[in-house]
Amino acid sequence: MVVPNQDRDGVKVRAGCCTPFINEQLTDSEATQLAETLSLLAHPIRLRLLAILARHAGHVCVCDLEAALPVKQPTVSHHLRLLRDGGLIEGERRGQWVYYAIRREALARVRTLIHTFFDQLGES
Amino acid sequence: MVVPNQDRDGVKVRAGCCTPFINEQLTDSEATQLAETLSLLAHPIRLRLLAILARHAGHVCVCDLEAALPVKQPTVSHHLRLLRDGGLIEGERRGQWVYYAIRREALARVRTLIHTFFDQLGES
DNA sequence: GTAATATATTGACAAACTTCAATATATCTG
DNA sequence: CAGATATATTGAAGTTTGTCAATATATTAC
Repeated sequence: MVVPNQDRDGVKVRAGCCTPFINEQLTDSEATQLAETLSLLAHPIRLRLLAILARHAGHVCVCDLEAALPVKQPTVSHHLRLLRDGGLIEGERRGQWVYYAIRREALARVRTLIHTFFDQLGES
Repeated sequence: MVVPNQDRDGVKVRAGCCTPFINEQLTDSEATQLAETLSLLAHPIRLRLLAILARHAGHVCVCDLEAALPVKQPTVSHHLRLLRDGGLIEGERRGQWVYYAIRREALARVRTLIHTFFDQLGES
């Protein structure tokens, strides 16, 4: 791969190290979108919220989530909001309580997105 | 699911909203480890680095990575270091240049980790 | 040795994230 | 209505992250 330096059109051309062209298969916007999705997942409290909501297929109230996690109520609400804004869960008020549930279609889309990324990595 | 308040052993028991017990299937340390792994992936530049390195199965020098990405050289080095510290890539100096390569076994482990998490979510 | 090139590290700065006390809002009960 | 409970929001403080100019280190060429 190492070749001597040379001029082209009177301009010194960097040479020696290199793969001449890098055609990316992952565009800027694709990378940004995937990174945002991964960032939404990349917090232990949010992962545990998803795990709890997925297990309790029905709906779980915030007070139970708070009881199951080592953070205070405003922090639970904060992470629930991020997950809701990201479309991964939905919340519904019933009387005093707000019940959250996982959105399995959205989760499936995320899974596919990540799966596809790894598949692209695989085909070297 | 809604039941009236009641005393148990003389202590007022919260009642009404709730799933009485939440047995988590995702422990604190599991969630933390998965979150750390996802955080390592959760940046567009790092995703693109992985994509480039995966495609160019051999080794790619930093100068090419820098040329392919919209950040300066120290920033590329910074992200390469994170990926290397996380075990996802490896670097090797050859003369002036340092060539990086993807570590496919490590990538496969990450993939399995994430896959397993989604599987656990699935079995409601 | 000096000069040039490639990469890594340092340090500074800004932006984003996390947490929580305090407070606001909504609902129920009486 | 007032009082109690559940959840959301605000605002402040600390922490982490991302970027890059400047600098350091390593290698090559002369």
